[in-house]
Amino acid sequence: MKTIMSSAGRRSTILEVARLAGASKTSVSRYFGDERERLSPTLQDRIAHAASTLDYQPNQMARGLKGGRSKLIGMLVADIRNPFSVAITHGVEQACRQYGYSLLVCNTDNDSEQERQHLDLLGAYQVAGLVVNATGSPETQIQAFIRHGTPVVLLDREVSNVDAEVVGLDNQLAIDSALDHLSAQGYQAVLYVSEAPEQSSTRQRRLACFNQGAQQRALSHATLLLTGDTNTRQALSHFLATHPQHACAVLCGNGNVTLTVTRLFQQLGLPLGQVGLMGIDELDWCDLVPPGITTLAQPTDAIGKTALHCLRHRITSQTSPQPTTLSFTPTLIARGSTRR
Amino acid sequence: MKTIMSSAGRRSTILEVARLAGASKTSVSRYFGDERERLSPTLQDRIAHAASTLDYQPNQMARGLKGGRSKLIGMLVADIRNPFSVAITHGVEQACRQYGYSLLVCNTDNDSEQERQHLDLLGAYQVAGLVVNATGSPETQIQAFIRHGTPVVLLDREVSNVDAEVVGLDNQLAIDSALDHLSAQGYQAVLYVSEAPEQSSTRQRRLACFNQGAQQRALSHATLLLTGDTNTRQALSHFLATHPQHACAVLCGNGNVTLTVTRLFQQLGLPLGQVGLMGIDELDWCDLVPPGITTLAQPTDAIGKTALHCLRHRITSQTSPQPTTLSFTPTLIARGSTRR
DNA sequence: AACACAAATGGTATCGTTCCCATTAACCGA
DNA sequence: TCGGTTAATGGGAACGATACCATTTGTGTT
Repeated sequence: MKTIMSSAGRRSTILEVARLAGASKTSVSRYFGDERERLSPTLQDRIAHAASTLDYQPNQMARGLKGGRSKLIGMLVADIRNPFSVAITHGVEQACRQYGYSLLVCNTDNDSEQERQHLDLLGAYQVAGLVVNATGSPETQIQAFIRHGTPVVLLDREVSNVDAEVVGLDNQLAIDSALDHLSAQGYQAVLYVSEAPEQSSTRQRRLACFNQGAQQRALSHATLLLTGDTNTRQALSHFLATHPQHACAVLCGNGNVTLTVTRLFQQLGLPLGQVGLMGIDELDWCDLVPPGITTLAQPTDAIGKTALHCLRHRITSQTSPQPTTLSFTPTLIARGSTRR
Repeated sequence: MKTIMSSAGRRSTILEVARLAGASKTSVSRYFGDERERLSPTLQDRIAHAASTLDYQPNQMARGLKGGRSKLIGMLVADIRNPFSVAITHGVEQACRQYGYSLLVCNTDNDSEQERQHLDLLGAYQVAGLVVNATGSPETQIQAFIRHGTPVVLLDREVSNVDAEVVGLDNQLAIDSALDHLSAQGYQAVLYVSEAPEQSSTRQRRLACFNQGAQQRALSHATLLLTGDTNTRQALSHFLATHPQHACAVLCGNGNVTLTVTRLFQQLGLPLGQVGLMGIDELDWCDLVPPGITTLAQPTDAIGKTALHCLRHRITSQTSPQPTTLSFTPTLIARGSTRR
């Protein structure tokens, strides 16, 4: 039996295909690269046939090594368990497949040390591009990528001193819409609840916009940071107690906050609607908690896809970033929690 | 024409480090491989110093090419937007980092064609191992991996004719616990709602166990498949109508189903608890919908980590799979939705 | 003193591609 | 008829690392 028992399982190489097709490696390489048209129809057929009998597939490692770039896109996610991040990741992933890239997903769990390590690794894999939802301020590492010619796109959060597009929500608009909605519904005192803003430019921005916007609208307002040790429940009660004459509402800075605050409302027995509740980020269950929680939905899929299209454009055109901010418009989903 | 800014970022190579350290590539390679102890302390220092000044990091592509295996783990996920999958992915990812692997996440969106494509690609990346939460029955492709010597672990769903460990919930136990709980709470008629079982061994198993278990316990029972076209609402009403003399409950086969059914309960104005509701998979919001939805929580993190430990063991020890099924025990979280 | 053997280090082929540079054949206008 | 171009193909040197097989030096044994 002279047959090359491939059952033992080495993957077949370009050379084997070439031999079987009676062609040279170069031609086979051309066939699988994007230069098929340079080959005569006859040769194309022979190669196609040989490749399929051998079940050949180009070795991406070799390609990556030779070309200096892989067909991998690295993605850094601050918190993969956040439904918002997941939705975006889904968009990015879809777009990747469309372009023939694969996604190396790195979750940092909001830990800058993990972020550092992951960035190192991504470098070692010669990723073609990087989508970063930053946790800390990995400035220098990201700059290294850019210097190295690897395009970077920032997701949701910007990183200081990094020259890259930022794709995300229009935070100013979001906060404005929220406040407009709340005051239109007759709420006069608003508490903004956010997670720790140090790590995230978006959180800072929203906080700032809130303070400014609330003031402009002459709303009584305050902010509350969700940290481990503060007694959040007490802080919430206190806010409500100190604004007895007003209709009060709570605005949540993201989905996690909405979850926490909703729990708090239930613990305190606060009647949703009478005390207003509104959140940024739409969640599966917002229509399930009676009378429904009003949210501002982000177009997550669009954000993810745009991030990748943007990256892809930079990869192919080799242009340097127009340090633009691509801002998306949130959609107001009004429900009972802001109906008095 | 300007000279190319050499600072504009070529990554430094092992050779450059070797030169700077006054050593040979081999020694540097040893240093970064796992043979540091074979080098004299002096040399180690010189290399460490040179490497850090040059900001050197071994090129994973080259490593992968030379060694025939990368430090990548491929993960196939049927539905990345399912919180259950995300939780497991998180576990897998953590374990990966612990072992120095990176995770190539491929979402198939429950589409076998995408699954096929992704598997092809993963092969091309010479992944060191594969974690598969299958969508269809990619038997042949997975067998190819195994033949190539790439260890595979199946997550949650088994694939026929594939010789690999299956890590997931003990479905028999889960269904039994659920039924025990429901009957202990006094429900006498149970409707089991599931998504289409064709694609998923788990769904089939749970369905079968349900039918058997309900019969053993002498419960009135029926099953309902969630497909696009059936009128689910009507089917649910019908079940309730045909069991007027009994206390009825609905058991949901997974998190998605729980979401759908909960919506249905609200649309129909069914009082949770009076009509029982229980779901497999714990979700963020189950305690938020009053009076709380009873669930069976899966130990997602443990499942993910175990899957990877298992894989890792197979990678390092080169042993063939003990076709075991590693089954985890669900935790009952009793809430108001099963209290009459 | 001679030899064996281990420890420390280096040289070089190799992994599977791509890409630059031949080479050949066919064709075309003057 | 002949340079000159173009189309179709092939040969071989990289890419950056690893691993086998030297080579050198130091140490212990007889």
